Amino acid sequence: MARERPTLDTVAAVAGVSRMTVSNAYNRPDQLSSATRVRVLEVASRLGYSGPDPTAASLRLRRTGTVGVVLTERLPYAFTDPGLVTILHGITTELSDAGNALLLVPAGGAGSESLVRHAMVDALILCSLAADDPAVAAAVERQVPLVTVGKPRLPRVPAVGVDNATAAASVARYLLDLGHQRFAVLTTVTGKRRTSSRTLFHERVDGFRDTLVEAGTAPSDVEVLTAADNSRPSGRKDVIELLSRTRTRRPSALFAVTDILALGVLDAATDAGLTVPRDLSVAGFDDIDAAAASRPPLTTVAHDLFGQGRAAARLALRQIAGESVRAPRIVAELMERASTARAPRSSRPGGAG
Amino acid sequence: MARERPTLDTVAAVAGVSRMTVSNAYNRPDQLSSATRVRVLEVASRLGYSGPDPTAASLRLRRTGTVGVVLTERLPYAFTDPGLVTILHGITTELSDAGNALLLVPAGGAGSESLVRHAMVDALILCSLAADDPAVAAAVERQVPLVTVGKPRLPRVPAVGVDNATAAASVARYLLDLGHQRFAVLTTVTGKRRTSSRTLFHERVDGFRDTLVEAGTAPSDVEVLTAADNSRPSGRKDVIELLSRTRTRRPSALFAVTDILALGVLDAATDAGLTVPRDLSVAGFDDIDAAAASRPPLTTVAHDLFGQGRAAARLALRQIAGESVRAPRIVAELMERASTARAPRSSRPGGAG
DNA sequence: TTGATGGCCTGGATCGATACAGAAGACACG
DNA sequence: CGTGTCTTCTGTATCGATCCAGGCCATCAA
Repeated sequence: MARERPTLDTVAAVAGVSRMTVSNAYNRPDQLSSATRVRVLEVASRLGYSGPDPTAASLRLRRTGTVGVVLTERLPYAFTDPGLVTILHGITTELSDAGNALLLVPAGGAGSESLVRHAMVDALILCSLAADDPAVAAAVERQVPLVTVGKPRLPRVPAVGVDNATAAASVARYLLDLGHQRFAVLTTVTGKRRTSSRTLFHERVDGFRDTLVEAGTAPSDVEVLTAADNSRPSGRKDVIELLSRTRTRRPSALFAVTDILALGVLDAATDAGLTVPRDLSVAGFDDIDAAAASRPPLTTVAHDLFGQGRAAARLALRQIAGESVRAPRIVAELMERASTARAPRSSRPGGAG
Repeated sequence: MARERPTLDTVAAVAGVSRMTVSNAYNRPDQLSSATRVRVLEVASRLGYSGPDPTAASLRLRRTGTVGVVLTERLPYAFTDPGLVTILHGITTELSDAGNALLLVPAGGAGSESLVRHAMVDALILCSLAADDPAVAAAVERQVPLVTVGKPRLPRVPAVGVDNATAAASVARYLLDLGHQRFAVLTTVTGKRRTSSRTLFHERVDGFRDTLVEAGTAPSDVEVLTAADNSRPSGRKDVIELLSRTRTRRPSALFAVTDILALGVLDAATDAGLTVPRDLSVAGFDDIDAAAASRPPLTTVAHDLFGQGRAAARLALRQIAGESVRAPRIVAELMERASTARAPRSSRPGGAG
């Protein structure tokens, strides 16, 4: 004799009070006598009533207490990127402090668009999405408060992120100052489906290359390599050929668009019997935790991913609260570590330093 | 002249059809003529209607398409633990394939209990929670399908996880076989609030120690160290004293209850000028990515965290679908790498191997 | 005794959608 | 021409809560 799920009404009827009184017993203890409250809760537990239904409450209240995060590509890949994990960490910290929960919404998958449309959220944070990702359009149509992190830039939507081109340019200038003359850039394809849209990786590559070329480097002295994906093994595999060349035929400095790739390069250098930075200077981007711990510690661009996550979440919460917001400036800083050094003399004209 | 938010009704009235037809235009295109559908959608977009409200739909349908994950302590810490991130990765992969979203629910914080109670989810996955965490009670009371990962074990709730004691015992036997006689175990406090409850870390420590003692090791030859938290710097800091002793006065093998801590020990060994494994054998637990990449590569216990995440999610989805489930057996496997070696002869009686 | 105050509780309206049964019209068939 | 089937669309009931205006009763000052 399985009775059906109890509701506020069921409990109210049995306890001999109104539905509203039961609701108050849970949500506003000060609105009823404690005697009544105790009795109501006792009846509720006897009936197996587990408290007001969150979905129904949300419908009535018109808020969910949840912020959605839409992530690049299929959601699973998010967790293989320590940079994204750090951003999530920041978002979570801020939301958690405000008593909000975090809904992870996959983008780029089969029903990604529909998931964005059906997500029960008060706001959406778009993380590193291609401008033409259908999930972006779906998010905009939802008419909920939006924030973007990294990409894309949307009109009237606050964006959190560094100026990738400028930051990459600073890496280029730094390597030039160290006397390097031949360079490689290691990037990665940015998604299986569309490569047309310009991503932050493109900005990094271009910012780096343009600066070098403007400073007089021959375009042919800036080799661009593309790894299969943004992972350490891919980074390792993709530079094997480069590192197997004789010293005079290979670049003396390499810039990888992510630390993950840069770490793969360090692995490859070890494999090839090269010493970093003596034989090759390596610089990365993001300053993930592993960058400072690698051997040698990785020179990279730090841009406070955690802080960007926090900022994005704060912008979302402010918009939910109806406040007007303005995106904060995020500062990128070159972290000079031991994976970069002056270029070997032989490759510099003039010899004397 | 801001007209209020349009609803199905608004659109229906303007388009001259019934509310249900508008709903069908979005959710069941085969239920109406395409001419009507086009007209309805056109009116909707003109009115700025952004599609059916997900919360209202969920209430009516009685399902949210969302699975909640309740994490140890304050949610933010979850992202500092690569093991947990890997589990999340697995959960996400499975959910994403099934078109479900993932709601992260913080436990252990101020309103954690209330967040669990208010989460709009079809099922909850409890990850490594203390049995007496109020979030656990709240989850049980919710009467939604539950799955636990690691801890706690609850009656009638499928649990995914390894047998920590047995796995730790295998580490102990392995080190005994290598001829070690003096040991250290590095563990960590498991939460700021309650230390009374028995966690998986306790199981690992006890499984390790009990095996050694049963094999004839004197209890005084198994030192237990407790790090401030589960982080690499803490692991490093906490063994400084140990490693600064003379060879005859320090253990020759150390077992850390997590890889993170073990990596910290490797750092400390480097600081102290010791060579691993010549001067000290180090073993960890979890087999996180960084374990294979460390110098030297870390001997550890692999237990397919990704797979456990997937399994947990699958169990949740099956329960939502009304199927009966049984928890799978998870196999833990000792990964022998280069951070462990035979004990130095001087510390073994009898000399000959 | 009267009117004001405040604590406790009630009932109807509402949030925005979907399910389901069935009506209306078009068309084919015997 | 009646009947049956198919497609397309409608209307009512329902999901489970919360808001809001107001009712009842006891206490208290005048």
